[in-house]
Amino acid sequence: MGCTISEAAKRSGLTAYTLRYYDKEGLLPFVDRTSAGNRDFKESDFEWLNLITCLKRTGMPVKNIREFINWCREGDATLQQRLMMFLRHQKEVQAQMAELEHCMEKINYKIWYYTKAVEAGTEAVHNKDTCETAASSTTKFITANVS
Amino acid sequence: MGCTISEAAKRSGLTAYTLRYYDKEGLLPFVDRTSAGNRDFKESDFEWLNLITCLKRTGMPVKNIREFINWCREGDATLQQRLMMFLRHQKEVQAQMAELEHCMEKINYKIWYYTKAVEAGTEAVHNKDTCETAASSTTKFITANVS
DNA sequence: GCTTGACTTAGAGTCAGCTCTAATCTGTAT
DNA sequence: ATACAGATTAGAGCTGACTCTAAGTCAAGC
Repeated sequence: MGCTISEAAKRSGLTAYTLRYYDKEGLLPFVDRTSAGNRDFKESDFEWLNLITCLKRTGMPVKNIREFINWCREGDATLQQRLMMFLRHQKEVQAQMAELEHCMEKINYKIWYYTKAVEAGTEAVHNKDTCETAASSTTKFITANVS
Repeated sequence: MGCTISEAAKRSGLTAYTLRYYDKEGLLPFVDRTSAGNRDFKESDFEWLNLITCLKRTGMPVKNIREFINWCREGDATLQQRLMMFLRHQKEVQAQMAELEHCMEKINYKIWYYTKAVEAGTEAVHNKDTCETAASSTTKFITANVS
């Protein structure tokens, strides 16, 4: 009816090793078994995997995801905890996004900086004086980003 | 003149252990030493640290950062490589940002979902039928995000 | 002169998250 | 019947990035 672990791996983009590891860690308690004892991934399992992958990629550790999965199985008594978990995680992801944007600015500056330097054939093009170091070009870069 | 490793740790937000580790890994070849052999962080070192931290936080592995630092010390012959490195990294960070935004949508949906469920006192508020599972609520969630 | 505190190094330990190995089992094709 | 492909498990191994320990050095204050 469902599919095997290697098919599930292909479809989810994870490896079969990783799926077994997640299962061992208690992240996939909903995955059924065939009479032979093989895992049998059904459609809804991929939706769980989707959510797990989303939480993982935003930096949630396996043990926190397990906690959430367990809450889901405990029913309505844990609704509040689950909501709070997502609110906490939302803040963390917002912070990550702000951090990425901040770093992106520096990267963009560096691209400008090195584009100019490559054009000129020398990093010295960025110096007021004739002889500054790479360190002081970084100074200017950071100063530029502050303003 | 400059400052000690523990002062540098405080100022950079890293630990002294981490600074020594970075140095051992070749990320801080520009940091001077006092006559006693102690590291002596000067102003420009913090700008390097700033850049290293930015690259680290956007997922660049230590060995790639070391490669970049080495290129910087080799002078103008490596300008092209440095530019290409930043262009590659820019793409990676853009992908990360897109990924974060995608995951954020799911998290936002979940917050809506659990807010409603907490209000109602039961997850069943999200079911058309009287008795669906948590898995099928995830189905609806993903479907909602596709549209 | 000696203690104290902060520094140094080499190298061991920790942790998360896989990744792989070895031994075994099972269903299908010849 | 037998081989084979692909599944299973327990548990070992790996990688990256720290994190800590142990043993030793050095400068300043009593």
